[in-house]
Amino acid sequence: MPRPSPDDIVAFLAVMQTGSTRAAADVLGLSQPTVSRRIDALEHALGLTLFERSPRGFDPTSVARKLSGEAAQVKRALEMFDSTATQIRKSVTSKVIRVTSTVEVFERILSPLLSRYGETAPEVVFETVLTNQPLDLVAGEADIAFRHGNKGDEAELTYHHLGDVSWALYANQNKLTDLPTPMDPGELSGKECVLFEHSVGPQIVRAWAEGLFAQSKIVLRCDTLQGVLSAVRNGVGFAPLPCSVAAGFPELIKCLEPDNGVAVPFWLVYPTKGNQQYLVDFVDMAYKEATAVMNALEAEAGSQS
Amino acid sequence: MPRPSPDDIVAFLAVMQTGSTRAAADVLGLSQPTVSRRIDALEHALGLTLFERSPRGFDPTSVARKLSGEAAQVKRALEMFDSTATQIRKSVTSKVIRVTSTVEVFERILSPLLSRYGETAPEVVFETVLTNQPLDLVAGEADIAFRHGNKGDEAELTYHHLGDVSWALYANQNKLTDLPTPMDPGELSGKECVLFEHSVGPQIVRAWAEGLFAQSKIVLRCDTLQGVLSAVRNGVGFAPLPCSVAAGFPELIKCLEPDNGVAVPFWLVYPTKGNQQYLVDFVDMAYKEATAVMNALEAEAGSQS
DNA sequence: GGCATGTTATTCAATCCTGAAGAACGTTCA
DNA sequence: TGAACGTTCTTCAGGATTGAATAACATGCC
Repeated sequence: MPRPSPDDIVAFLAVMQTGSTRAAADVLGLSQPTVSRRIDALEHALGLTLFERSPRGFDPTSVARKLSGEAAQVKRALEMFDSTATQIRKSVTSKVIRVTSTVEVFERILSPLLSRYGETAPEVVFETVLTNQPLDLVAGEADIAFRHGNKGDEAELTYHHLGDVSWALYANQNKLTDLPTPMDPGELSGKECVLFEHSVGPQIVRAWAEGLFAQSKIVLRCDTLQGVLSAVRNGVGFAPLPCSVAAGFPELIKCLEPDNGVAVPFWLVYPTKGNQQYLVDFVDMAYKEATAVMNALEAEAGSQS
Repeated sequence: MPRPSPDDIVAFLAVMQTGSTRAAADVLGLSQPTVSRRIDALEHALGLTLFERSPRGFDPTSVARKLSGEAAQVKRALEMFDSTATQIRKSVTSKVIRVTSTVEVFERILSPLLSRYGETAPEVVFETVLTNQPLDLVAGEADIAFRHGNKGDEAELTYHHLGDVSWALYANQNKLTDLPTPMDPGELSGKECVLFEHSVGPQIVRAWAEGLFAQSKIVLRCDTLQGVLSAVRNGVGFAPLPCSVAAGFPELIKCLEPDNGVAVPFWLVYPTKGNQQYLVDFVDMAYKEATAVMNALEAEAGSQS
């Protein structure tokens, strides 16, 4: 199974948008036979039929329509690369700290830190990359990461343990009636549930949820944790949430806990060496602050159960 | 200025992670000279020096480190494409509505809708793509979009006007003292400010903010609106926010409004034809609900100024 | 110093890919 | 029906890209 080439994917997208290999060729600055061959190669590589050939052009199949979103992401990522490259070409560099975390961590931990740190080191500019996916710190994608899950074993990275995040199954007790707590996993059969898409949430939680929801009715697949939270609060169905997050909303009730409790470790991660002093200072401050916040949050969440 | 080829970028990332063209070649399944040539091509295309060549390997420059994040996004997008392709290869299809909006819109408008719609059409599964970037509905990246900004003129898309979103400059009045309201734009000189990164927020708002902050001190560049909100609430500095969002937080005070007021139109968008009945039903319901919510939100925000 | 080991840079023939031209095909319109 | 049009597919020569082999170079170890 050969892997699809990136060029094939941008060709795919162009054909998708123009409707014919001829028009796509003009857009891409290639010849029509080349584009046609690219599509052939992609279909062969994927083992899927993407277009119905006709003398009127290439008609996208439903498979192609489903893939077009991902293809567009590829194109966007390529444009983003270009864009920041030109941005670099005419920019002066200063002291920048690029920090990555989830949105939730930024709201609860990082955001209060920034203004305080700014007072001690006013010349530093922060950049955020708020995503659920782990970035490669060794490659310099970010300077500091707040990361959920198991500790990696890279020698180049230093991990500081900030605490553990426990997850459980929640629902809105006002909108969904007859909620026995704790409920039996079997009772979830046929119930409305919300699942994660892609890499939202730690792997262990996703696995737990998928097992739990095997007989349930998936109403919504959500690509951000905020989306899941919002849906559960509005009574869309059941979904796993971090206890510390759910504790902030009294209408949410803990229905079910993982057998032995799922406590996902939470880390502050940064490259072991080669760091500027201002970064070391920030790591120091962030570590102290974050552990304090984590203790408070987990204590609060624990007292509710 | 020739554009960098996608293959060059994945080669760049591999060299970045392995530290040499030789090792990268093994990872990529290519030969060492090829990888070396790819890097040359990329550097030439970008007009930037990415590596210091030495007999110990390729040493990334600071420019390369800044670009590695974007390069990784490209690789992730490619993997995502692969992943959903294999997922499609062994999946059954059902009635799916893929909806895209910002996180804020999902929380306020969409999320309450889902549970209600689920009662009338229980067989439908929803999927969310919660992003700030506009997806291509014609290409099928999503079925329905909530979109901020100017109406497009594509014949294939139907736009329903849901209302207008007004933006203004906000700050935390408890943490930042001496806030004259309304303040003079000149008073922003040297003050701490928060900017958007990439395509967060409508273009017109970004342009307004960048002009306003020309003399200010940029403390933070944020890649999500939630991040900006969270930072402003914690007193990091000034930033533009939608009035309807800021109205929910009493500690935020409106410091400055755009000259003639920036009211960004807000649309419900969907492909004009070829839609299933269950989608038409949902669009209908969503339109009614959304206009009602929008009216309420803007009225509330307006009464506060 | 001398040698082994790792790297990048160079060379050149074989290969793959590209694009121009034209064939084949279905659609549309008179 | 027949001709014009737009599309995809086929062919083939020219050109670009690739990789094996090799040179050139720095480093570390004995």
